Amino acid sequence: MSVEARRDVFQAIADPTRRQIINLIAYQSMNLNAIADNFSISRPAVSQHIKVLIECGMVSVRQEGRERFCEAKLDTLKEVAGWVDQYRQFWNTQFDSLDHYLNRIQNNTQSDQ
Amino acid sequence: MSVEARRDVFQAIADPTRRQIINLIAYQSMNLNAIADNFSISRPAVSQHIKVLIECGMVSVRQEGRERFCEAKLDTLKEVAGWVDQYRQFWNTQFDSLDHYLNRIQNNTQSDQ
DNA sequence: ATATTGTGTAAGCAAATACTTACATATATG
DNA sequence: CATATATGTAAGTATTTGCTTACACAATAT
Repeated sequence: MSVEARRDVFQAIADPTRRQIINLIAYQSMNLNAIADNFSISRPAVSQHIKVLIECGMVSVRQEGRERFCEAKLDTLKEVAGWVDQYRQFWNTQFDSLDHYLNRIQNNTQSDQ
Repeated sequence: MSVEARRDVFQAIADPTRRQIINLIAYQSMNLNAIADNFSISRPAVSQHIKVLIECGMVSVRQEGRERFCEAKLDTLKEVAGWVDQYRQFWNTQFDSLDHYLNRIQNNTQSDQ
C-alpha cells in the first residue's frame, strides 16, 4: 500500500484479500481484529487493506469505544457493475436468466402457480 | 508488466488503459497498431497491456498476414459480474427490483393468483 | 534483394504494492 | 495508576507494475 493510493474501486477489488474482506463484512460490521483473525497476514497488513477500501468508498468506519467497526458500502460497486453490464449481452448468466425466469413466471401465473 | 503476470481478470481490469482497450475492441477486432493509435503511450506499452489481457483470457488474437487482430472475449467478465452480482441487492437497479418483484410474486401465488 | 510495415520482446527504471516489525496512542479494566 | 486491548502508522523491503528505448523478425511492397 502506498501513501498515495489510487482510490479507485477497480484497483481496490483487484486484490483478492480485499475482496475477501468485503465478502466478510458484507452482511455484518466487524472490527479490525475480528477481520484480521480470518487472514494469515499480519494485523497491520489488514489495516492497510482496509485503508484502501475506505479511501475508495467501499468501507466506512463506526467508532465504538476503542473498537472501530468496518461496514461495507457495497453500492460503491455500482461503478464496476456499470462497466461490466455494458457487456452482459456477450454471455448468459444469472442476470439474464433471472430476467427469463421472471418472464416465465409472469406467463405462467395464471395457469400453474 | 512483469514476466510472471497474475493472469487474473480483476487485476487485468484494474488498469484504466486496459479497460479502454477492452471498450475499444468490444464490438470490432482491431490490430495492435490501430489500438495503439488511440493512446498516447508507446506501441510496446500497448502490446504489453494486451499481453496481460490475453493471459487472463479477455482477448484472443487472430493472425492475418503480418497483422494480429485482437478480439475481446467479454464472457470472461462473468467472473467479475458473478462477484459483483452478490451485492446488487445493496443498491437500487433493475436487478434489485426484479428480485423483489420475483419474491413478491412467489409469496402471493397461493392467495391471489 | 531491399525497404517498409506490423509486432514481440528484452533491458532498464521509477513508482506502486503488499508485506513485515516496531512503535505510538487512545480506551477500557483491575 | 498500571495493564491490557484495539488500532493507526512509520520505516524497511522484496516484488510487481507500467513505461520507455532498442532491437529482432516475419510478411509485404517496391
